[in-house]
Amino acid sequence: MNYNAHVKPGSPDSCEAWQLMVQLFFAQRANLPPLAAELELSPAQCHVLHLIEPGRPIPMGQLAETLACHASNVTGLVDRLESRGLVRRRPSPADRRVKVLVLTQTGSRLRTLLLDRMTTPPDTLGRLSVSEQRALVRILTRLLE
Amino acid sequence: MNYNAHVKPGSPDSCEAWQLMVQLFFAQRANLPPLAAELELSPAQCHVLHLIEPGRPIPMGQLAETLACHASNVTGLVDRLESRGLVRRRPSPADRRVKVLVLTQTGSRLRTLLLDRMTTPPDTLGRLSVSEQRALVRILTRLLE
DNA sequence: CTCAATAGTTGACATCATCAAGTATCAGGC
DNA sequence: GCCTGATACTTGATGATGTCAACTATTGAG
Repeated sequence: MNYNAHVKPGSPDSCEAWQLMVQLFFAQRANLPPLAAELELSPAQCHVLHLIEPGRPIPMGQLAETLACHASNVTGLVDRLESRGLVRRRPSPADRRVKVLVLTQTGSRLRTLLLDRMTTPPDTLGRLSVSEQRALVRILTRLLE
Repeated sequence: MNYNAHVKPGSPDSCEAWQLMVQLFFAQRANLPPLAAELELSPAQCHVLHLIEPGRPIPMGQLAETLACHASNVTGLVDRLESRGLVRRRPSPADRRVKVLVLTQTGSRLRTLLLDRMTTPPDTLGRLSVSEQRALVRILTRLLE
């Protein structure tokens, strides 16, 4: 038994901040299914669509790594997206084992729609002052580095 | 066709902030499966465990609402958690149709372990100054209101 | 050229999630 | 009391998500 299991790294403030982040994360997690359903997508498909940027082909393996899931799972996800005409597999010129994914026109439009809806800020964000909003932008930018 | 579909409510700053939040959200979403696997849980089970606070029984229906999923899905999720001895169904004294969920000792310990790991702040958070961390706490608190 | 490693697919299987239908209970009106 | 409609949960059917092991094709090192 590890009696130090409850001792966390990081300052008390950073722990408190991250606890709130986890709260927010779970709240957002519950938000995704209904939002996805409006576009006839699943949460996982939204995640994939979010990761394929238009004009920036991505190898399937890299997608699996970013999603932190098994490669064979990506095969199925892409199968369904491709059968809906949102995505296309293309051979990689550099390595014939690799297939890269590109968005179709339809896929690109749907992705824009999805990101548009997801990134519409909740009311609570609008109640912050402008300086607070800017502080948040600055802080989040550094968190994502 | 709604030609204003791309016009977002909220100030430019709040939109930018929320775009970053969505980035963070997807990154965290990819983080959950490996973390859950360490505890032999699925992401969905983590979400459920997070929502059942020790000593605070919650009706199954309320769980379905918070998860934004169908009631029958909760039945299956709870079946598996109960068969692992993490959760128990108990009849509600107020309404015999309702079953409330309580954590077992094991479930409570596992939940603590889970939240402990999830709320361990990433390195990037520790690189912020203390005043920035406090500002983040203040802002996130208001976002969750 | 051989051989281990890598990228992706396939099939088997558990979980997640929805829906429609069913049972039990509740709450209101008669 | 007794209907009747609504609510809480379960069941069974079905599709999506996810893992694993085994497979093919390709790469790259020796």
